[in-house]
Amino acid sequence: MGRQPSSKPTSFDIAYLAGVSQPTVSRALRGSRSVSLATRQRIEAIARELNYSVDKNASSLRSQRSNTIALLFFEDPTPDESNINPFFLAMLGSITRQCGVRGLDLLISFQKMEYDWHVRYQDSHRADGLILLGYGDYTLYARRLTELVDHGTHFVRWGSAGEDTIGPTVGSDNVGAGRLAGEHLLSIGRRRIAFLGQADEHYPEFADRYRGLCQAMAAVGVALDPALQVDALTAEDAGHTAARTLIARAKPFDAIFAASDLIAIGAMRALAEAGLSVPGDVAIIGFDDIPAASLTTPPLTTIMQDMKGAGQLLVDTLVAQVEDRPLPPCTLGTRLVVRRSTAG
Amino acid sequence: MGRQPSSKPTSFDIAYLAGVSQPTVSRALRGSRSVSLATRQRIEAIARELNYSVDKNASSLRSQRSNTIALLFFEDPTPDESNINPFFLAMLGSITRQCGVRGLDLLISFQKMEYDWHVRYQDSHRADGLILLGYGDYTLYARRLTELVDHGTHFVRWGSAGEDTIGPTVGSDNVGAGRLAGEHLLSIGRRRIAFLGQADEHYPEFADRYRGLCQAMAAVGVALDPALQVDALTAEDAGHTAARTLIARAKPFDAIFAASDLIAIGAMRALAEAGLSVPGDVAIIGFDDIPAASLTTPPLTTIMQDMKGAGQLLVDTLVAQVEDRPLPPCTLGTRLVVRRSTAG
DNA sequence: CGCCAGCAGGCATACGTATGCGCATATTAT
DNA sequence: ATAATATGCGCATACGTATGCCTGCTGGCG
Repeated sequence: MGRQPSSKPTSFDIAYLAGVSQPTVSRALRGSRSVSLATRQRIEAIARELNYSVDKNASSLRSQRSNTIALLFFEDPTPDESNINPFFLAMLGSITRQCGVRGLDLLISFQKMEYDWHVRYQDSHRADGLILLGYGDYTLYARRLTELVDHGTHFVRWGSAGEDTIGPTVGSDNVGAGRLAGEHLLSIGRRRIAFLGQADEHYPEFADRYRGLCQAMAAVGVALDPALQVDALTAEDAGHTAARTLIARAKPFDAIFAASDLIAIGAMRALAEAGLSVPGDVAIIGFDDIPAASLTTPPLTTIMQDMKGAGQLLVDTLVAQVEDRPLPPCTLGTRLVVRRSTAG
Repeated sequence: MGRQPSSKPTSFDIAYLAGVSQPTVSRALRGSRSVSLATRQRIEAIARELNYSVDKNASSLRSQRSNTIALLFFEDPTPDESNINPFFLAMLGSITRQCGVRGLDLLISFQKMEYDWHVRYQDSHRADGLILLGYGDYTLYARRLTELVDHGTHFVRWGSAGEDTIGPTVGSDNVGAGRLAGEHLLSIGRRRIAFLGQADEHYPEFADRYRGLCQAMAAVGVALDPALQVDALTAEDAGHTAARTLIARAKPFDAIFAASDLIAIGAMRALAEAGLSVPGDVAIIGFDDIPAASLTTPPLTTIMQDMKGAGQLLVDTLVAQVEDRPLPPCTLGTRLVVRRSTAG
């Protein structure tokens, strides 16, 4: 009925109509116990009728809390922003979900690791905290993390949750997952197992997966030949190159554990080019269970991480930290998904 | 010199140190012409040294501009938030990129179509405008869009950019793309072309692709058999089901144009199960060029949309609208990507 | 020598909400 | 009946920035 759409209603408007003061409106809408039920309901009704909604900026300014978190992706090797790591995208789904559950807004941004995240997001009060997602050289990364900690920035990162990590970290049990992969390959009779992926301490997640593989092999008295490990960052091309290198070394192998599905997919391409059959000549197992894993020929056996749990844990851990009651670090389980690339 | 890290510096602190007033600091940092170069540089130096950053909430509150846009995904059929449409994810990359270029923050959220977007994002001043992304029944969608327009909400949507669309719309030239697909199939000698995807007006994008296909066929004097069109929403299962239906109809066909890659992938599975070879018995072409398209067996020919242009155009159009200088509607070109699923 | 223009910056205030504190009124204990 | 407690709400103010308006000063020009 001809309300002016020109200016949004404020809490003062509600207050006037309800015959109370503005602070009372604020309290009522936030559910304060010091407003009587009758008054609150009256205020809520009026607010609903006027289509009132709290001004986020004013609210955040006054309360010094934005109820927003920033999700920062960064990738070291890929300057091509169109090709986002599919694994992180699965994470995105899980994180948005949990933010929805907790009524948080989610800012997202793709960043170079060099950028000053904290300034842009936390100091400016855009967000209450940061979720950091990305692989990358850990030594460089670690410097940044230390800066963040020193700066008092609230953040959680996804990564290898070892003892010595910098800042709160949530991650899968990569060692256990590596063991899982190794045991599976051993169980189908493979003994000469190759590992494609960085195995040095600059990339702790991959290194942990490698360590798990070694453990599994050691448990049955098989040693892993260092010549069967080839570095590869997480990209299809890297996997392709690494597999070619592996083949060129002419050391016999009958299985590959790839540190990520993308690496595995690239490796399968190289194997096909070399005339090697999967799983006949070489069984192969990946990591992440990205959507494409079930589409390869043959479909790729892989390790699935607990995506749903990951988003939940990341968000919960961050919120806990913002509220100054830090949560103990926590590790997520993984699951083996058997497909035809390791059949028989 | 023992600054208190306990409280963030404000523009007043800067002002004091620079021997000017707070408003001058504000003007200087925003690059106002009415501050002398010398003063500005002095202020900038101090700000940098104190690690000052403008409080986003205060700034937005005062200026009534958040420099933030909200990206809203919604999907009708999929309640499973882990399986996001890969096409939209490519869009996400492109949009974040353009936001970065323009210095905008990006809020993202997955929503049910029923939800009251405008209230949550624009009325509360969380964002200056909305980008809407998602397929879905257009009749339901249209009601929502009309509400948004009536409400004066700033938004752009990705969709079929026809004459009669509600609100600013950015989209690919779907009719042209459909023609492209049709011409390609015709050029390799196929005449009995099936279409998998909704062809009715509830799903304008798919309908346009279908229309383009019809045009291409008509141009060479071939009629499309309505029995060769099967409804399918954009999901792999839907494609699988649709292809089975198609096969069950026992009408001969030698090519399939799938309205999306996901549909195409599902259809290929059904073809394989039915013992039909690709491209021997049936050539198949998809739409979107999602990453998985190059991994299928055989790799999938498809139509690539101009992702980079899409993000750019969406963001620019939205910003223009927020600044009250609406841009004319615009359509993006598409490109055929030939792979083996339509070889020979 | 006086007048006007233009530059640089200060003053006051607005943006809309949240919250510490104080003050009535209603309720219970003594 | 009075003092002590609780309940419900108003007052004042703070959060930190941006901007309209006004002022003082410098310089050029007639």
